[in-house]
Amino acid sequence: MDYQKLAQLLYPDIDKTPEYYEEKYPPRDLPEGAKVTRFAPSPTGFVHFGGLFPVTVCERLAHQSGGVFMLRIEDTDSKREVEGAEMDIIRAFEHFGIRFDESIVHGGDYGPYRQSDRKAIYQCYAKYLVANGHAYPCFCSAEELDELRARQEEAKVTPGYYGEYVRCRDLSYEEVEANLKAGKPFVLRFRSNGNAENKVKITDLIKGNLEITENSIDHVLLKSDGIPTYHMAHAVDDHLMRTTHVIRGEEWLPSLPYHVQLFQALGFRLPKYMHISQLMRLEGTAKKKLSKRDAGAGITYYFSEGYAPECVTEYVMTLLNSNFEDWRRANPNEDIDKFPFAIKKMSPSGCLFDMAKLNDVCKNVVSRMDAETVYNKVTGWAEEYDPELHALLTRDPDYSRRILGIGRGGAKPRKDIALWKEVKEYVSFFFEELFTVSAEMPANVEPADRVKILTAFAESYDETADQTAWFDGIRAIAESVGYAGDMKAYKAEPEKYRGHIGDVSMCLRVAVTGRESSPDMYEVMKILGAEKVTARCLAAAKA
RNA sequence: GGCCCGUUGGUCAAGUGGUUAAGACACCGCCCUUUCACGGCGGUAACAGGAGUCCGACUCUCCUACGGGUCACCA
Repeated sequence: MDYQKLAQLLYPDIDKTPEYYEEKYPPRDLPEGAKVTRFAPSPTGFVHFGGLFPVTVCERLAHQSGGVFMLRIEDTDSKREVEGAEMDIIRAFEHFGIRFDESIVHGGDYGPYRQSDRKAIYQCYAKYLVANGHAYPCFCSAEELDELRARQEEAKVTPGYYGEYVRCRDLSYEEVEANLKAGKPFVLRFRSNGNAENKVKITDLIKGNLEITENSIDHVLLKSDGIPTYHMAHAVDDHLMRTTHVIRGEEWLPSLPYHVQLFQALGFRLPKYMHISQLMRLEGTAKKKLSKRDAGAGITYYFSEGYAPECVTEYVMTLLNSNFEDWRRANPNEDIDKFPFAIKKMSPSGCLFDMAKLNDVCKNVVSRMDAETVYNKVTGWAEEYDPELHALLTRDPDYSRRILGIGRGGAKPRKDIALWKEVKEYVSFFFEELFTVSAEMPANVEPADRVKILTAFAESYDETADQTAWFDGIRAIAESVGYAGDMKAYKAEPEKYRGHIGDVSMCLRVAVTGRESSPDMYEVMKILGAEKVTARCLAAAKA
C-alpha cells in the first residue's frame, strides 16, 4: 500500500506540511524552567466549580515560573455547544483572579485558541499520519459498530475496534477510492501497534510512576465531519502551543497510553502530565463525584451566595497544597500569590468538598478585611444579587461603614461574616424597616425582672458615657434587681442571686438587636443612638 | 465485567523503616469576657483487612475488601 498516495486521496486540499506549522509555532523563548500550561474546557454552558482546581494549578505553575497560561476552547463537539458559554468561562475564572495570558480574547502567537478554528492544522497532521501508515480511513457505519459491540459483549471480550475485529484497517487503495466515490462517510482511525499484554511506564507528576496497559484500540482520530476527537486535538494543540505541563482531571488517566502512542506517531516530544483527582461529595457513606445537580457544583452558586473570590481561592489552595494553611498562619497578610505552590504537595487521592471548612476559611479571610473593603465588596455584590440590601447600605455609606467596622481591625477580629448573603441578616437591626421586636428572652430571667431591667436601662442610658461608665450603669441595674454584678461572685454562690450580669446583658442585647448574638453592645448602641436604644428597650419591656 | 487510580480520626491532611502518629475544620469541656462571638487551654477520634520482607513496618511487596475513574465519531 502506498500510504503517501492514500493520504493524497483522502486529503487532496491539504497542502501544508507539519514543517510549516513547526516553523509557524516555534519553541517558546522563555527562561529556564518556565512552565507553559493551559486550561481547555468545552463550552457547554455550565462552569463547574471543580474546574477551579486544575485552573488554579495551571495558573500558579505558569505564573510562578515566568511561563505562560493559556485558555483553549475545546469546541469540537458541536452537539454540546452552548451560545455565549465561552465568555461565561472567561468571566467566571477571571472573577476568581485567574489571569489568562493567551486565549480567544487575549490573543497570542500560538492561536487560534478555539479548536473549531484549527481544522486545517489537525487535517495536516492527519494527512501526515496517513502518509506514514499510522492512520487509515474507516467506513464502518454506526450500526455496524453497534453490532460489533454487541458481539463483543456477548463474547465477554474487551469492546472496541482492535485486532481481529477491525474491518477497514487493510482496505486497498481501490476499495477506499470506491467508497469515497460512492460518497460514504468515513472516520480516520489510528493504527495502533500496541498490545494489551504489555504495560507502558509513564510518570505523572502527581500520581508518581504508573504502569498502564498499552493501548491496542484503533481509536478515532478525526470524526466523519473532519473534526478531531479530544485525543488528536490534545496531541496536536499541546505540541504546537508548546505546552510543557498538561494538567487535567484524572478521568484522562486511562487514555494516557493512547496519548503516548499518538505523540510518538506524530514525532512529538511528550509533555509532563499531572492528573488531578476529582472533587467528591458525601452521599450517605459513599463518596460521589460532585455533579452538576449538587448545590455548589456550578460556579454561579458562589456568585449568588456572595462568596468573595479570595475566600474561595483560599479554600481551593488549602485543598491543593497541604502546607498552605501553615503558610497562611505564618503569613496572615501576605498576598496569596506569594505562596510557593509545590507540585509535590498535591495529593494523589480525591477529596471531599467540605462546605463547613469553606465557610470557616471565608470567615477568616473576611475578618482580615477593613470596613471600607467589606463595604465596597458587599455593596458591589448586593447591587446585582440583593437590591434591597444595596439600597439600605448606600443610603448612608458612613453609617454602613460604621456598622461593618465593629470589631474589625483589632488583634482578635470578630468572625461573623462568611458570605455577603449573610450581611443582610447581620446588619438588619440597624435599620428600622428590618428590625422587629423580639419577645424571646433568656429563659432564666423572670418576665418581671426583664421589665425592670429594660425600663431602668432606658431611663438611665447616656450615650455620651464612655464604655466603663456605661458598663458600670448596667452593673448597678443588675445589682438593684438582685442579679450578680460580678461573674466570679455569682459562680461562687449562685443561690444568692436571681441571675448574673450576663443575663442582664442578654436582655439588653435581645431588646436592642432582636437577637442573642451581636457585635459589641456598647458600639451598637452608640451607632443606633439614644433615641432608638431607649425606644427599643421600652418596646421590649412591653412585649 | 476488563483495565487504571486511590485508601491515616466525621472531613482536609502531615508522615517516606524506629514518632507519645502533627496541624486545621467539625464536635465536647474549661478559661477569658457584661453576653453571643473572638481568643486561649484541653478532650473524644485514625494508619481498611490479611499475609510476607525486615531486628523493627503507617511507611516496602503481594493478596483481599472498599471507594473512585474509564471502556463513544463527548470532552
